[in-house]
Amino acid sequence: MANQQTALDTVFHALADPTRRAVIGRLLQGAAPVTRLAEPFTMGLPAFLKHLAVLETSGLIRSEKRGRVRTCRIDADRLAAAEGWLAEQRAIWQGRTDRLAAFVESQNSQEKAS
Amino acid sequence: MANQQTALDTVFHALADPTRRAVIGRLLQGAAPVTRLAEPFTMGLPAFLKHLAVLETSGLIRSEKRGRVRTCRIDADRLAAAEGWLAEQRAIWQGRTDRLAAFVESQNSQEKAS
DNA sequence: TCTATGGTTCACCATATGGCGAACCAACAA
DNA sequence: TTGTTGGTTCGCCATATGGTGAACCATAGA
Repeated sequence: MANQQTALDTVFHALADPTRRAVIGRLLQGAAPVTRLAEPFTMGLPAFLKHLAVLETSGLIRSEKRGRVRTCRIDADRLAAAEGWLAEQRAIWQGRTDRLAAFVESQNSQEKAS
Repeated sequence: MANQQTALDTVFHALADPTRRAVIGRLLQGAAPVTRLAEPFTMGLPAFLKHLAVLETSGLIRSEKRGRVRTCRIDADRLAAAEGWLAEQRAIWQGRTDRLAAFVESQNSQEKAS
């Protein structure tokens, strides 16, 4: 629970970067080794590995090394967790504005009735 | 479009902090002035104002000054945008695993049939 | 007008982040 | 065994982030 918050910290931080979001997008099409993932980007390998590290410590991706090639894949649970938090917040907001809308409507009805 | 990406950057970055998420949670219950928002936290006003600035430049909240009190409120559009991106990604993932599940199932059927 | 309140700005600090190049290790291929 | 390829680690750098205290401004109230 208290840990959940730190998890959201790291997940949202991981998502707050276009490179890392692009990696996620790529991995949604299937697992891939590090150098293939790095191809589209101009930065050097060391910099790219840092991005992967951020993604992995956030739990958004996992990776496994076989021989000399490390293969990365998505772990969608954390993605769902982040989406869940947002959905929850929006639900509260939605409920509020729905009640507000209902209130405004009831006021309108009263006005018409008067 | 190209700007959309920067928007996601700032929104996710804004969400990657427990203080700022707490502020959002508070604001979901209704608009509030700065000092009231700052009450629950131990940090000084200047630090807290920086958090508000991050939230506001991300577009997650808006604020308006009347007299000497600045009132903050939620702007749910950006929240929805972030949720939308996540939902989109998860849909792709879901589609993939659904197809995978279908494939596994079809393999199972074949195995049973053999 | 004086004072307390709500907010703002400024200068400063420690740490985190995101990038680099260079050197290095390990495994597959010739 | 000797390259070559795929990753990794290291030291370094510039900038961003998140916090501080102190001074300051502006308005509401006595």
